[in-house]
Amino acid sequence: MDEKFLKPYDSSATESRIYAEWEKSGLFNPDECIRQGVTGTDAPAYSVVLPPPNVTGRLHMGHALMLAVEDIFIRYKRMRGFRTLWVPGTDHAAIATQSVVEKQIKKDEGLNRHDLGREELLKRIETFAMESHDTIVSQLKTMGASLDWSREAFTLDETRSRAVRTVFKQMYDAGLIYRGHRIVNWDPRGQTTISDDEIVYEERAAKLYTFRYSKDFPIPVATTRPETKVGDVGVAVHPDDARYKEFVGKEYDAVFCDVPIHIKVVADKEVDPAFGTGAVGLTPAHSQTDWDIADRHMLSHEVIVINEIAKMTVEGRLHGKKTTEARETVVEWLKSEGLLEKEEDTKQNVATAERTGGIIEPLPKLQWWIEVEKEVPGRGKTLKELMLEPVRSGQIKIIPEHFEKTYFHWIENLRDWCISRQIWYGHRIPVWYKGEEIAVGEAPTGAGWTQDEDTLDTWFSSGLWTFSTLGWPDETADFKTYHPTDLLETGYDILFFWIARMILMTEFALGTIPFKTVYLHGLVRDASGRKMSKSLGNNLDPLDITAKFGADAARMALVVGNTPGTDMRMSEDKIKGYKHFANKLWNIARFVLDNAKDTDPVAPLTTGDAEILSACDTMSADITRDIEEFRVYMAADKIYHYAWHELADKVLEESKSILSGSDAVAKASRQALLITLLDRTLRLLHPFMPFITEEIYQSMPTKDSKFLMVAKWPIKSALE
RNA sequence: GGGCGAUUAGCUCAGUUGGUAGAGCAACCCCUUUACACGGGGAAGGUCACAGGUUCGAGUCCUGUAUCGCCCACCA
Repeated sequence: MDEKFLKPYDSSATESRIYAEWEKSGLFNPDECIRQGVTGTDAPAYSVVLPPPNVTGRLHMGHALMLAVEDIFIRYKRMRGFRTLWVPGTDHAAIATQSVVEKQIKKDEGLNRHDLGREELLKRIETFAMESHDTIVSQLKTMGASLDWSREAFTLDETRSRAVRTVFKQMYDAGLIYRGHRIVNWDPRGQTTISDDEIVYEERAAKLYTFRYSKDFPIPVATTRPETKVGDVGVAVHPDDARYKEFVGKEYDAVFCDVPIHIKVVADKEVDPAFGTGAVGLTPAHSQTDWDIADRHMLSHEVIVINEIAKMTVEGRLHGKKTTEARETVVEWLKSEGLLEKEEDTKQNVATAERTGGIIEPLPKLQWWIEVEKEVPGRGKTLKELMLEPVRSGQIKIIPEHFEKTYFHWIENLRDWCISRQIWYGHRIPVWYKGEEIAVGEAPTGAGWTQDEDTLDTWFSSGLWTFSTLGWPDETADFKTYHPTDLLETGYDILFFWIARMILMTEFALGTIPFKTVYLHGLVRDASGRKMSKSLGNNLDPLDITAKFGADAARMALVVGNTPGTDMRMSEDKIKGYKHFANKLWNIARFVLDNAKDTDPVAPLTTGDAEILSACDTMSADITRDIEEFRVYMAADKIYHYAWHELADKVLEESKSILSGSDAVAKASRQALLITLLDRTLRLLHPFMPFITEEIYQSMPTKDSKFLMVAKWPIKSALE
């Protein structure tokens, strides 16, 4: 018997060695599996693309969970004989990455992006991204992820850039991408627009001021942002509001805090007569709602009073002031003029930028948009409908199912998607201008063309991920074999950001679905249920965890009992429990190999032993069904339970007397049974705990392939 | 304001199409029995949030209530 079994299981010595051996074998690559004869040439394909981690730093426990779940399905399908491909990659994550690097430069050198210039900043970001990439790749390997590294992709590399330009041009030509002057979410801190989904609302205490524009203005108005009132062009009241009926349609001039304004009173049913005074001051340039109301009543959008650095642009005492200071100035002025009627405490949801924390300043700007409610040429449907349909029809299945409702709800409320960003890191908008001329897609030849300064929202390129990773727009063999992909596994928090956009982009560009099943995992929280975050310092680093307990233990702890779509709590204690299990398995192997290694593994079984084997068959079928039906959280628990409480506690224990007894037939039977059960257990457990099972398998007399990784799944039925 | 989810043993959670409640951890008792103390054996612990209903039978299905959590919208 191997000497290695004489010591307790040492994960740290084993795992890195095993991964290197797997990698060296080339068997993560399905082409190599076919070449080496472990997969049939006509085997059906099974493909998953890795949700590309952002190159902003390192992986967290959520990533570890994602890797565990995906690797389970991949390893299972590989053992079932599928032509199995799992494509790795990373995401340039435009805003997120640029803002991390900008912060660092600001801190270290006191410089901002304009001090460095576009070229230098990009160079710095690329260096950072490269380092971050290398860290991430080593973390992916540490977790045991059986990714085909020969196909690694990056959302900003040349192949993916070509896919981006191609889709952009197709959408532009189809009339679905347009350039429009509209209210955008401007982030003054990040100096860019962001999409609606990148906003987080924070509740803050605020004051609600009730005032009049001038002494002879007939209607009092309530606002939380008095400084914007110098940009007002109207006052809206509800059409049925008897108090103000007589003023509707009238126009007034005033000088408000040194700024001449012109106000028209309009009636609009959006206005809630019960809130404040029942009258809303309209600032179309600095509020989405006001812009929409102004639209309906032909009021000007042109009065802009705040600029991109959140300072006042008007003349007079407010000139050049920050909005927060301007607010105080206006309130003082209102008081001194006797125009302030009331000041109340209230609560306000302040829109902030997810990445930078900057307070969003709605501004009208010229931006690129994807129109979601316009018919897609040749399809007879809008992009919205194309996003809804495959989920409605069941072509795409979302697990857990209740997220389908959330998905529908989100899409029904979807507005046009702003895809341009005023940052430098990312895919430059593939549009060139020369006077009145415009070129889209590829750079035009000839002099005098200048490219659009903006870059694309990072989700534009991630939206293409399932097919851009397979070499599209070229008609590659990979694309033909592996698309649509089978499974997309990710956190429910990016259902809208990413899943929805992949469906949109794939339906548009290919007229098909990107994946058949969406498996959504929940958040990994700390032991007391808090979100893990840097600022709380309660992060569990997957590298620390694997070093301490082993990747196998970490994977089990993340998977067992963790139902899809539900947040889980993670503690070192739970992981420790599965480290103990790894050691238990190790000792089971020691006992079995010690007592049965050189015996006949196919010796005839006694009736009792045959029954034990048959119970194992039943369990195998049960676990297989669980995996097929995406209940990996149960499958993992069942194989754990089987190994410990059936195989070890019952079969092994009762074997002791049989093995030391005098009945040679019973002994031979029992030895064969032990070897067989251990062999079955290793195979069933391999997708969950790949390292230790592989290590034990290498010492098994039943070993029938170079690696357990490509050994056969232990059930009788053929490929479905 | 709209939507979704949760409520099961001290804690964390499972419970697949309805068939007399399960695991891990913690706590209690015993055991250093040569696979394993990263272990073994044993005992204890729950009117499955509450109220109705359907059913021969409900943790599971339906209706309502309460509490907690999340998502979306964003009222000036």
